Amino acid sequence: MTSNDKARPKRDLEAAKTREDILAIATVEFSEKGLAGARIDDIADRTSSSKRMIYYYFGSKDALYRAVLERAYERIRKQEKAARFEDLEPEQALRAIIGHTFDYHHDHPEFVRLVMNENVHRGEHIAQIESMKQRNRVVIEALAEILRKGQDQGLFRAGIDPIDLHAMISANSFYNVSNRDTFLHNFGVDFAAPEVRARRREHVIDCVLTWVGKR
Amino acid sequence: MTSNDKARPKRDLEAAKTREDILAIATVEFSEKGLAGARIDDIADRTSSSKRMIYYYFGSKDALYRAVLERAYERIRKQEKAARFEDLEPEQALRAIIGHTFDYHHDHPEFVRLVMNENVHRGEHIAQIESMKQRNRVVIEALAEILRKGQDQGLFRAGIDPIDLHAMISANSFYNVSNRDTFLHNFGVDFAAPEVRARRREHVIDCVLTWVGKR
Amino acid sequence: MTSNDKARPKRDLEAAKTREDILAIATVEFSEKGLAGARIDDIADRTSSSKRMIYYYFGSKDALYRAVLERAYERIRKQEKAARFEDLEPEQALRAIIGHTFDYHHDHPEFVRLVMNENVHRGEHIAQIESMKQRNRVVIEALAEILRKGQDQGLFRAGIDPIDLHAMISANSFYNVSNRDTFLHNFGVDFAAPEVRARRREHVIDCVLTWVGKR
Amino acid sequence: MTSNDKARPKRDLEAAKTREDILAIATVEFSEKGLAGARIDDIADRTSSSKRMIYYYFGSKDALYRAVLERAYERIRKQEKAARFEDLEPEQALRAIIGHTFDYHHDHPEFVRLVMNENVHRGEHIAQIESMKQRNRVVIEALAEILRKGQDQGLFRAGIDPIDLHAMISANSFYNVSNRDTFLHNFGVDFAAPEVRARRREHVIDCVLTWVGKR
DNA sequence: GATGAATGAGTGTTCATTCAT
DNA sequence: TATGAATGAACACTCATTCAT
Repeated sequence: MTSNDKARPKRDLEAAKTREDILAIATVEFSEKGLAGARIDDIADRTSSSKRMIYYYFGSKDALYRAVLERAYERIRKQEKAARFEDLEPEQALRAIIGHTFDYHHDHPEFVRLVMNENVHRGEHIAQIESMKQRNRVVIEALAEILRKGQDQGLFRAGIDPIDLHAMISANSFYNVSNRDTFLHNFGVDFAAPEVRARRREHVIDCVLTWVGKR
Repeated sequence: MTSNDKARPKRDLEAAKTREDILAIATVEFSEKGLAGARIDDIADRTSSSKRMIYYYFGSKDALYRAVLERAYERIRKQEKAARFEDLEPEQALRAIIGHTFDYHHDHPEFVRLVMNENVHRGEHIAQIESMKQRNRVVIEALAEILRKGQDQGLFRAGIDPIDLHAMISANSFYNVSNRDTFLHNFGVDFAAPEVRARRREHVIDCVLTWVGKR
Repeated sequence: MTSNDKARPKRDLEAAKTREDILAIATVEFSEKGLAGARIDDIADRTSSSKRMIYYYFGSKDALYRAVLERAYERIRKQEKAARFEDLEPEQALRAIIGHTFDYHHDHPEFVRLVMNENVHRGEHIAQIESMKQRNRVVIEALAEILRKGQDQGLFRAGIDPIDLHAMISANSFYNVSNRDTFLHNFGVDFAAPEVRARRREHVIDCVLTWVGKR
Repeated sequence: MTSNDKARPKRDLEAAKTREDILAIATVEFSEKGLAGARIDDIADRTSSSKRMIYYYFGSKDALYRAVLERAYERIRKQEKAARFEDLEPEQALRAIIGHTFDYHHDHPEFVRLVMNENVHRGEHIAQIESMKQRNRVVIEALAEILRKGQDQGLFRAGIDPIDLHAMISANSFYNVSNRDTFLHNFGVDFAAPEVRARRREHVIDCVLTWVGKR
């Protein structure tokens, strides 16, 4: 009867926008400073809304952090879904997956940094996020499928565990972002520099493929 | 000559012990909680001396953290020096270096976690530590020497940059410790479990050697 | 229009009261103990609000001190404005100004003490307060006007700089408050005692007027 | 018999030198920063001896401050004694005393600043110094003698209290040093600038003499 | 749904002073 | 006499969180 009836959906939309705004800014803060180093006040200041809203929507600093973490993982899953590796030939598929993983890490340092921070905190917050499990299964199953095909075609050697393969790919993708600053300082090489990045990308694809291949 | 001359060293020794005690405990705290998350009070409480002594010896939280970081890098250098890889044949030497690097990371998670934290802080503290430069040069030179020998003997392929090789080894050693908790949660595999660790160790050595080898 | 519109001013008023309460108490503390000697905790305890609020409104000890200093100068300016010396005949005006200055210092020892402290700190905080400049100009212009009139009427001698005159008046007003304690101890005379104060007041007016007068 | 017998006086001398060294540096610190603002560590660092020696010789920060204060007053007394104003004719004597007082303050800002600080602390430390009383009596008696002579000669008017006269002289000498920084900031005039200082000196002598004189 | 004011427990740091040698 | 190490109480300042409106 009142104007509220029409306003409600608009309000919900605004609410979603407010939430998203907070999440985006909090992602930057948490990935830059870590959970302990980030400041609720700073997040609120950068937000178009207020500190009170953060508590209204998320309840606490830790809960906000968890929401940020969950959103970051959701995004990576979306991207993985979009790329249809299964349709490719085994070697091309594997090559594509490695390249994609490598690139995703490079393009989303905030994700890498959130995961780093999560490990600093012994994974206590990731453990509270349910949505993760399915995503992980999907990733491993895709690798398993490719490995099976490749082995059937006599391209890959037998006995490779898909989780081991994922570890291999992930390790070599993660490090370039996670250890960028110390590596730069220690060896004067910047993983983010285009030519370094391109070379490292090749090396990683090359290395993993060789390892998977028949000898 | 006077009694002071004998007494002094004893004092110095105790002082050094106090310093070392603080450093050891601070190492645990900082590697567990990060720079922002660690509490000077907590460190002081676990110490046999007091909070005041921390400031007496180190001046500030940041300076203490830097001392901890420096000490951690010093330790890794000492271990590297102790193992004489240069005397081995190229392939054995490389195999040994990879294995040693892999093991060192596993056995010194506090080192890995400190480096992680350092990257969270964009390497701003490591940049202030002078002693690091020489160590890094030594590491790279050792790899270069091995590569040269191996190439001369026709075992390794040409055109491998020692820094690239180090990145390869380091990435695969670091990840198992740095991402242990998230990997465990995501895939149910614990890199610290003896059998997982042993398998992963083999994979890494195998992978890097294959990559370096002639095809 | 909504209830908020009426409520807001009430909140603002309370906030202004909190601010003013803090300033009043801080004025006492700083003037009693100086900047270095004053304790934020002590100020907070005497306040009806808390230590946290001091930082909420003022940001730091130094900033609070500056706010106190500014308020003290603002008050003296208001009083000077209230008294309309310009309407009096030159001699009466000068007599009134000297008397007023003398009295103001006596009645506001906290102002004198703040200025003392500011000189201990080489005027570094007063230098940061903009509002002071105008006030000082007004004071000097008033004296200049009186001097001009007095000289025109053949009452005052020529060649008197208004700033010099102000120094003369100020010095003789300031000392009785600033050096009250040491003078009392050294000579057993208390400038704050009514009869001493009255005699000193006469002396100062007499001295300055004689000095300004034609000989 | 031992070398101690000869060494003792040498030691005492060194001890006196150490004491004096500490006092000189503490004078600077206390007059620059005030009692609360001065740091024992800073004094010790600037000293050629150590912090322990400060406590050995003076016992506490407050006691050191008192020693500094006492030494400062002792010095002014010595200077006053050296100048023999009594031998001059009344007007010349008074003129000399005013000039000397004015100059002494200018040349010994550390003395002025210590007295300022003492007033900040309500004169609680000066009250504990015995040696002061005699000095003050001497000052007042000298003025009384000059006033008497001048009145006898019909130069000065009757009924002037020597303590009032001292207040007049002191106020006008003290202010130029004590309020130098705020006056400079407020009016852009630096009392320490040679020409300003010279003019102010004349004004003060002139003003006091006029006030004392017969009308 | 939204805002500025308010809070208590903590957080890094400093101080004058004393102890062991 | 002399020195570096040690101390506890205090100190300025910050943080996540909640309340009144």
